[in-house]
Amino acid sequence: MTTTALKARKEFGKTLASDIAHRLRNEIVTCRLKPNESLKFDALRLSFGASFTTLREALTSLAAEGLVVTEEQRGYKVAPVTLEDLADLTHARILIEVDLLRRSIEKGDDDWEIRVISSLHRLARIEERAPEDYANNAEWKAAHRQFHEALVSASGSPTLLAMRNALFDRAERYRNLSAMFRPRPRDKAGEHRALMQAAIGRNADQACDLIRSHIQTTSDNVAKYAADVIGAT
Amino acid sequence: MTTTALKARKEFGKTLASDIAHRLRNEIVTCRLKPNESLKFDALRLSFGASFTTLREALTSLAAEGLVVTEEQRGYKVAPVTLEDLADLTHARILIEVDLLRRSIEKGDDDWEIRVISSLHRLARIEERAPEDYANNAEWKAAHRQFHEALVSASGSPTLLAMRNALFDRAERYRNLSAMFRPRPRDKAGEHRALMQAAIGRNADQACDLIRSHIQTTSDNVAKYAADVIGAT
DNA sequence: ATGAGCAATATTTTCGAAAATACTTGCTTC
DNA sequence: GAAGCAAGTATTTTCGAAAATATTGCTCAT
Repeated sequence: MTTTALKARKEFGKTLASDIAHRLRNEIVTCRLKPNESLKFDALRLSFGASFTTLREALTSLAAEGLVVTEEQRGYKVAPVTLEDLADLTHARILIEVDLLRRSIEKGDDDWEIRVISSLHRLARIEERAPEDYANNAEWKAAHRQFHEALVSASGSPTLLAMRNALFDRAERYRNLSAMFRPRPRDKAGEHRALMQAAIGRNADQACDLIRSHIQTTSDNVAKYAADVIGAT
Repeated sequence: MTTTALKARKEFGKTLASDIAHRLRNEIVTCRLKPNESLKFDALRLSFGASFTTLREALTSLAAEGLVVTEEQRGYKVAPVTLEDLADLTHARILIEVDLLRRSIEKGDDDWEIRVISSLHRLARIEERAPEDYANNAEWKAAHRQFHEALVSASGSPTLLAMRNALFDRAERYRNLSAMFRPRPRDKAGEHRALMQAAIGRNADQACDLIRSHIQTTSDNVAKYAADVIGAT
């Protein structure tokens, strides 16, 4: 990243602070900002071109999401990655995602079915086009996120959905971390298709089992391939 | 609240912003700041004696907890109360709290048992001393919170515990709201005792049933007594 | 050498002014 | 009289300087 100060301009959110939070979140999830790295205001001000207080506001939201931690009076740092945290996170994700999926399958209407089918279709197309390294592909990541989001989108639980989204980001950071050290990504296309079919077929128990093992297996793989770089404690 | 500007000084947290967040949270949960009330910076600055940016940081955390909502460029307001929100909240609380309780019962050690027993004891003492209106008593509320916190304190899931705490605050606001209109509080002493006994007796299924219906019944009562003041949409 | 105390430096935290944006009021036109 | 516009006011959002706090590096006594 260049060291010349930039004059930040909004691209995404309506306020600069939310925009910065969005960009910072991305830097952290993709591990361009490394776990445990300390987030000094002078440096951030240079990279993001915003003032102390605006950055502070952005960091406050990220701390609430769990991507950043703060020791009061001693600044902020990127949240550490540990096997304990990964296990904690995985447990929480399964609990919440299974509940959301079950209720989505119960309540989902035609539009929901269409969202599920079309987001899977898009995902499959991207995988066809770049069968080698799609897991490092930002487009694939966005489509992957959208497919999983579509599955739970009819649950009608804003509170749990917001929590799910924060957890998804935290998990994606671990996925990206393990992708750096993994010889070749597991093929998830079959799992995604089965998940879609169970959901659309309103086979709730089966779909919940699938999502549970989908999340758990991903987590296990991360633990396996990234164990070296992930702090044990 | 007096209209003379105060020079804020820290009482609680290490930074002023976290201190203000703490005080604001309390004002909102106790409904001294009413649902939907718009939170103007000039007014807040007067009451809390902090500057724009410090207040903004505090509001950002409260927004993440769901006690405050923001429409970008149009400021902050106290989160509305609705029957939908109450139902959403209750569902999320049951899902998370049941999971935490079950795992607490599985893992809890001697210290956990002591925390559960002693916090219930304190609660019972307070109820004895003020059998009439203990539900409006700040001391009782703190003890009540601590008892429920003790129950789940051995679960070892920081992520879900943090979520649980935020949900507890949101729920307490609804409880306080209904307490204003309710002739007489339901007697929860028996439920609390049964909960303690099931937990200490390591009877996980029974304890989970009890906590589930404890939360659900409380929510139903709130809906019943506060329906008038709670927006239907 | 080692650690305590203190000065110098680095960093975070807080402030109030200035810029940007939204809202209101009163006027004009149809 | 209603709709649209414009100027003025209210409010939020952003900034960089100043205050508070933490960290580092040095001196000196043991």
